[in-house]
Amino acid sequence: MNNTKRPYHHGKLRQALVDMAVTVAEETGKDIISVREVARRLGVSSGAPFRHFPNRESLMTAVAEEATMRLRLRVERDLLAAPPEPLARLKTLGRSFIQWALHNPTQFKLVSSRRLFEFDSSASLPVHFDAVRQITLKLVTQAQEAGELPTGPLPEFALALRALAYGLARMQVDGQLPQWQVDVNQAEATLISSLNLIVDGLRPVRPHPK
Amino acid sequence: MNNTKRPYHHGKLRQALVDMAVTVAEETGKDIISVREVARRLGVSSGAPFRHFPNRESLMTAVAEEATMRLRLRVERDLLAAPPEPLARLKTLGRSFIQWALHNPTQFKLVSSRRLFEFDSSASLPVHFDAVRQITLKLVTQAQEAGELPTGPLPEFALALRALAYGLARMQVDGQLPQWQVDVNQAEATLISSLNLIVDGLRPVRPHPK
DNA sequence: ACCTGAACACCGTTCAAGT
DNA sequence: ACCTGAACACCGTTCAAGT
Repeated sequence: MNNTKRPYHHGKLRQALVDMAVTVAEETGKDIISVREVARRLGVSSGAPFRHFPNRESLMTAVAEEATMRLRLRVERDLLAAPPEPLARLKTLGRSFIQWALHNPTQFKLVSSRRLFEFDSSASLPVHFDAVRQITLKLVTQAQEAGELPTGPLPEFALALRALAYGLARMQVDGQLPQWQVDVNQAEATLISSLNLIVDGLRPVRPHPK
Repeated sequence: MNNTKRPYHHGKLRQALVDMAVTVAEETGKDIISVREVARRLGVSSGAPFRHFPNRESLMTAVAEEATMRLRLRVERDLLAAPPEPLARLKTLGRSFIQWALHNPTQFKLVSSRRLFEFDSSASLPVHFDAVRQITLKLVTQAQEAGELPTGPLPEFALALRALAYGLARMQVDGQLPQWQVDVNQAEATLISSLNLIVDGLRPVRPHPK
């Protein structure tokens, strides 16, 4: 409850801008936020944000960096509690990805569509993105070696499984699921069971030894 | 070559607006177009478009309607030339979907993200969308009955396969494939082989009779 | 019937001036 | 060092006036 008059210097404006941008985005459901509105809500002038970010794109880059890092942390944390079998871990990965997307829909749209920032301009974005990708590659390889998945070229297989999780999550955040007759209250469960249906349907030509 | 002075009445402004909106969108790669720029390019005043569309959203709805219809026609046309086996037809469907997306990336982003129009406000959008969905449902059912796919609840299975094609296409149009080490010149082939890898890896528990 | 163009309330961004 | 606030060049949208 700070009801003293706002000081001339905000003090932590940079981080406050990033946080408020996330708040506004998730509130409105639009990944394209107005810099002026963010400034207004923080009680600073319309020019203040440009002391910390050269333009809106660079503010959105900062938002995307934090969001991508949180997704990575979520995935890594969930894997700590996952069973040891590679295929089960792969399903955990997919579930974490989908759950994060559904609980942070606007941030998910922002980071995945990449419309509002330059992915390669960031030092951390590619790092966090690749961390999740490397986990995917490793688990697919292990599942193939364990005979839990068909053989097949690693990059394409991992890409396809990621695309499956990505596509399911995006259909929800894009609002397509009602047209697929998915009950809006069971979207998350339906998406995860759809994912598992595919992963469990993938079988090596020779059943792996029990 | 009409170099006479532009008449006061454009004559076919409505359709010209829709066509120019598509042109501007695919040229700039941004699905959010400026109504003023569309008007400018057509040599009409900034207010003219609002004689034909109450707002930008309704112009984008018209663009999305045409794009969705073209996708539907593309899919239906390709299936006419496809082999009779349900699974082969399902792969054809996925290939058509991906190819259309990659050749019309901005229209694909527009219709799939649904950010710029109200899907349910259109009479034709749901019709064309559902036509493609019904084809998917039919082919999955037939493939399951033919023993070419594992059994499993129809809606989730069809949803997952659509999500797979959607996710692959979107990863490309969102610019994510470079991070998956996909050669930009072979993106289409890589996506289609990724799709087929999954579809061919799906096997019923008991191999279907030859 | 259809289009013009000024007007309004917004943006993102710049920059001299303030603290 | 950091913030203000007027200014500029844009938007989407409205509407009286023109053809």
